[in-house]
Amino acid sequence: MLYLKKYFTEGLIQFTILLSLIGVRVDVDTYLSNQLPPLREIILGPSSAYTQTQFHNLRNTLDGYGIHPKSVDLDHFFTTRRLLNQVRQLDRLSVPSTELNTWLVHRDSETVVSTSSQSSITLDNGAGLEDVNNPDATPAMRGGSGAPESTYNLNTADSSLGAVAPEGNQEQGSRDGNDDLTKEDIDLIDILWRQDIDLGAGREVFNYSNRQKESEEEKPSPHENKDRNEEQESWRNGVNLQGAQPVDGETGESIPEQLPGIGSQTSLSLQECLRLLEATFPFGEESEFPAPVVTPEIVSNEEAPSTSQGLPLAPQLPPAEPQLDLEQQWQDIMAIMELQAMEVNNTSLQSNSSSVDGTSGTTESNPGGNFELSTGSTPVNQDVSLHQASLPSCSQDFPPMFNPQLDSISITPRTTMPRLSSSNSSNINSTFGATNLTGIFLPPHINSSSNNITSTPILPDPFSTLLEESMLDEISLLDLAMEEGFSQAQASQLEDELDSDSGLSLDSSHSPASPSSSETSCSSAASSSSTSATFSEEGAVGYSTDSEVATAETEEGAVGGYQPGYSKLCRMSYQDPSQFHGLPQLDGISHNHTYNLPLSSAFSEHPELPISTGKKTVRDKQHSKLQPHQDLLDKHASRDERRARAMKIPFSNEKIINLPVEEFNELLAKHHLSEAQLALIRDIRRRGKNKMAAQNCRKRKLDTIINLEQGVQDLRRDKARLLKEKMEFIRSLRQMKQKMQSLYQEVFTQLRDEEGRPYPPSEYSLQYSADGSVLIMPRGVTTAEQNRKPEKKQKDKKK
DNA sequence: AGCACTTGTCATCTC
DNA sequence: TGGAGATGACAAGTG
Repeated sequence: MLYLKKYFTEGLIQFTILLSLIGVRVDVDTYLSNQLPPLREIILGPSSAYTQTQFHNLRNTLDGYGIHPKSVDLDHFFTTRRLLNQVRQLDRLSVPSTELNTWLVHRDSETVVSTSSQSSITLDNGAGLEDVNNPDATPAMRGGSGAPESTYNLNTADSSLGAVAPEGNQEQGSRDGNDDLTKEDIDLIDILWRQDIDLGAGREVFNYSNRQKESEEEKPSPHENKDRNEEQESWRNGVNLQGAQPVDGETGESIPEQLPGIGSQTSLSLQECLRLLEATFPFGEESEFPAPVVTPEIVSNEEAPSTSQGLPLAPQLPPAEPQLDLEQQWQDIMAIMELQAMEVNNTSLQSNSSSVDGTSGTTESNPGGNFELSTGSTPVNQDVSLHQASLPSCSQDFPPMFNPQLDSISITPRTTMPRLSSSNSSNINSTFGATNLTGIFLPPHINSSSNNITSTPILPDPFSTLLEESMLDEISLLDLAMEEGFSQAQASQLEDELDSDSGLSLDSSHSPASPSSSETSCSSAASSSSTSATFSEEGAVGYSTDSEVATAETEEGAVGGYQPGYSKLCRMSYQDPSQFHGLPQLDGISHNHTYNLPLSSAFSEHPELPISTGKKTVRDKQHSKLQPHQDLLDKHASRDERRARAMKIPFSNEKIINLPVEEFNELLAKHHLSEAQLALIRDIRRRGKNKMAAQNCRKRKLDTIINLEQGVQDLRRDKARLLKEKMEFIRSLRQMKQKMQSLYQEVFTQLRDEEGRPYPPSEYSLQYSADGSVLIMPRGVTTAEQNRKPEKKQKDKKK
């Protein structure tokens, strides 16, 4: 089922992409949203899948037993589940995976184009990707707000910026919407915005004048490309990490910039944001398909209106490079599908590594084509945006969004950078490095705390805090386990299990004896037939005549005798089920009064076994104690047997001991016995009964101990299982947080103001409201303000 | 010979 | 009250 689901989902997405490439608009979203519940379920999973219960069930299944913890299929199972979860995660963010995928397609096409026409750009992008790992870049990323400023400065001052993808956005935007504006107009708008800001409204318009200037200057030329590359380099170095805030010409204050379309307080879903971005982006001929639908044509768009909010991808597309070769794309898709198929068997890590993020893994696996998301190596692919990376992934691909690093606790800051650089090769990278997801997960105030972040890989404090908590929880759990009786080995085993997902339950060492096994087997062997009835008969037979002493002894021995040599394994096994009904004390323990009853068959088989035929008085007993040598002579005869033999007791000790009182009395009445004989018989009976009682008692004790041990082990096992489940939950939560962060950054990266500039993460953050809408807000803006202005901003956006 | 363990036995208690 | 069972304690047997 999982396979089916996976392939269906991936296939659907890919099919959508194909259709879009052909020029057919396919809006999967609508299908997902309502019309086709089954389809939605297939892709997003049943509603119940959103609940933790699913996970529990899964765990139960794993633990239990649907899939063996060490099953080879386990990895695949988890991988599949992870991918599905990722898809669902997208849904939760209101960012349809399909849209993201579509963007990917654009990227690819762009990549292809870039290869041919604008090699310089691709190189830059590639460099950007490489920078991800560049230690030098890190400091820059972590740089304070200063970085953003530099970024903006570059944008404004350097006309070449237009060549860069983001620049392209600006360029397009300016042409579309701002071409008409004079500098005065823009200044006027700025002033108005400032006023708006003073009133508490977020500012959405920024330095139009500068932007316009840039847009005019921007023209994709090799030379410009060069400049862009240089700029990008500077970004990577952290110069551009944060967009500089526009400075108020009058006061000199920095003015918060906002996306024109997406006001700082605009309320809109991420999906809407993406749509707006795309919609506002006139893609020339392709503009016919403004929606998030797959729009391969975007590639052909050379110029985007200045108003565009930054479809990051579109701007990057080289104008001259119109459309990708459909055949080529088809091949790419096929290659991706192959990869997906392969990925089924891959570990999650592998799948993640295949992501576009700039890791080389995908490239290698996807020789197929330009489609490859990642690739820092090939110039063509270097420009791939996160979206692109994710596209293939719906199947395999979320991984791009959820980098390989997702699994690692530390994650991300780095991840962020690579994505940013790779995605837009533009300001985006620098701008969003340090976006924090906290807005989504955490209250606004938390977000405000992380304003300083630039493009650095550093996780938002709250987020990292949560992660740390998770780690601490795990550690504490292990400690707890150690404290509460887990041996070091067990703890390590637990840890290993957690790491490996093997789901092996801790099987504590087995209790010394498994009562059920040995006992039951023995007890079953010991049938009730061995009880008094049987041997009373034998006894009767054996002692039919007093004269046959020898025979009688043998018989008696066989009948009644306790057999010292009797296997200890089963010595406690003579349980007559009928005899133990219910001892209240312990369910598992029943009284077995036949504890020492020999099997009649056993006796017959071992006639040589000791018999107590001798008749002895109590005095004899005393005497026998004084003379152990005599006992040694009759090794196998018990003292009472010897005494009975010595006293010429006419019946077996077994009879004496095991006959019911009434029968015993009748037996005594039948025979004319001396007082000594009667006394001995009574002593024999007493001791025999006491002996069996003692044996039963000891058995019960042993059983009790065993049961207690078993209970302890069961409890420990349960505890270990629960701990393991908890750790799984923690891990899952951590992964979800990481994914969320990735999505947040991705979305934030996509956002552009009217001039196509990215929002500096240090100044803006996305707030996730209860109604599902996403607001981009200047940091520090109160929640109340958020609620006030979203609609307005949204309107602006949707223009 | 000493030790650990098992088994038998006694005394005592409870039912 | 006595029988039977349960159990602690002790001793003997055994390896």
